[in-house]
Amino acid sequence: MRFILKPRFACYIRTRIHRATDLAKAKRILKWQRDPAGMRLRILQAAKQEFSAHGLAGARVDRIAANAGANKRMLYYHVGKKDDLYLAVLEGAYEQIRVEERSLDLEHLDPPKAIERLIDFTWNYFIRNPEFLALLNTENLARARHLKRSTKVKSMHSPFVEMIRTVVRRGVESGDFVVAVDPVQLYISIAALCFFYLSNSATLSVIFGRDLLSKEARDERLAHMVALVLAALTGKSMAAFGRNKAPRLRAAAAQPVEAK
Amino acid sequence: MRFILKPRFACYIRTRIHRATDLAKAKRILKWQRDPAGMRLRILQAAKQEFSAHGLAGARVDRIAANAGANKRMLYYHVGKKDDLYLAVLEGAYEQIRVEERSLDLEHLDPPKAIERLIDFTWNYFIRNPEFLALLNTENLARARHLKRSTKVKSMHSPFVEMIRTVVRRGVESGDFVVAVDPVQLYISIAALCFFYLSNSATLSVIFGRDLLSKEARDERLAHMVALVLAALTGKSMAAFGRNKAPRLRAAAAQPVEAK
DNA sequence: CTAGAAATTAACCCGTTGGATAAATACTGT
DNA sequence: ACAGTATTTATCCAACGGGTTAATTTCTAG
Repeated sequence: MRFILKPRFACYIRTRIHRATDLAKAKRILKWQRDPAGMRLRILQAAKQEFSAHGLAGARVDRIAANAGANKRMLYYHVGKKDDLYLAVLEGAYEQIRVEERSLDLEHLDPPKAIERLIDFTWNYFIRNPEFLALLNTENLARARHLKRSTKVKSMHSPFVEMIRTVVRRGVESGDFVVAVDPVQLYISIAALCFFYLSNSATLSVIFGRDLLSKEARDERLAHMVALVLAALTGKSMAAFGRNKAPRLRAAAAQPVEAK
Repeated sequence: MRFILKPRFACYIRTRIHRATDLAKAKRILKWQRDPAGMRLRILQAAKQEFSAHGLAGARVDRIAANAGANKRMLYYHVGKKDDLYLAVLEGAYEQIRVEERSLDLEHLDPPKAIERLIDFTWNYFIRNPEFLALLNTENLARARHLKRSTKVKSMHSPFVEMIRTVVRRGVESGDFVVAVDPVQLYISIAALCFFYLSNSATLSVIFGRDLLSKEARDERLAHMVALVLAALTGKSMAAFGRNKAPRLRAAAAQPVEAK
């Protein structure tokens, strides 16, 4: 007997009968192990990829199965129909970001530093999790039809609004901030500045004729966002928060050479 | 002879033969008018609706035909296959916004007023054209695959970057603005603040448990955005640009009653 | 050891959907 | 009038894709 590992998933073991006498029947006997938990995980991972890459309607159940190294039937067995699968992925995505959000403590940073930290986290979380952005866009295209049915997500409140509220209060008290801005608006604004740039980087890159995801472009963007928000909150000049002058490549960028 | 108007489109006229002798053959003779230009328009309009409502993969060619009051064959005759139709819609959408953008002259407004005007335009354009937001999201989900092939869109530069550049320069010279911010970054930031809020209003409304598209919510948002950007540019306090304190409903909003 | 439950594979079903073909009808210039 | 072309209608179809049914294999409790 010889054991051959299936290329992608070590849990599947093919057993080949050596010198089989009855080729027609026992030409190749496949064996497999049970691993419901692992299977479910791989299915959800593959589904996340698929849905974020193609949207809900564009996603293909067969592709999810294939990428999960599973039989299509497994999706229905472990999770449910396509819509259920999608919702499970969405809920998982929200759960994940909520967990990471909670790990961020802004309480004992001085207010401007706390806001900077918040922007930095949001920015990098989005960069590290592009699927999250895609999923949100897909869900909004569906007018949050699925999210509305999810009591699970509705109960997972972001801790950021309250964090921001206390940070802003402290900032105003300490004199660092000049205005008691609405925490919900600020939260949305910070998310907006990060989200839009990354989520729309593909079309924006075409329009501007340059790569918005290069290291320099990303660094420049982060600096701009931090300066914008902190300047508004503190009443200081944007220039006070790092380099923010128009860099050298601006003039060229406005007239991309290739166009027409 | 009797003329009966087809319910949806007046250009189609049904002619019924009165007292027809041969019922089998001439039971109902349909007549129609030619209107290639109008037909093309209706097709593109219907396609815009369909693609923005369902995305590229979710869009149904048959539905587009039906909503255009056309035979499915007409889509292929006048525009092309599904992908061509989609690209035509996308190009049309960009063309439309570019036209309106050009009609906005910021040249002879004083700089802060010009920026406010810019934000106001962007905000209201997005509100008036939700399909545009949806189309952009769809195209970004496809990583701008179609846009890249469109020389047409690439050649349609937004006049806003240059407008902002001159406005910022004037603002710095006049002393209204305290920083020579990069016009591309500012353009993206303004778009971001407006776009994200509206594009993601469905999921955000669920998360926050209230309607972000109500008149009050929209007004509040616009005021916040203007204050944020102008405060950063002018170095004045956000409070100087209209009411921006946390309104009365904030506390309730953080704890939506229905959750759980 | 063994029976029954849990997990997985294999094969099939059938409505949908993008796209194509062919025929019919309206318009235009001469 | 009429011929030829532009526009529109009416059918058809093959591939796809979500979902299901049934059989097969592994695991576990007793």
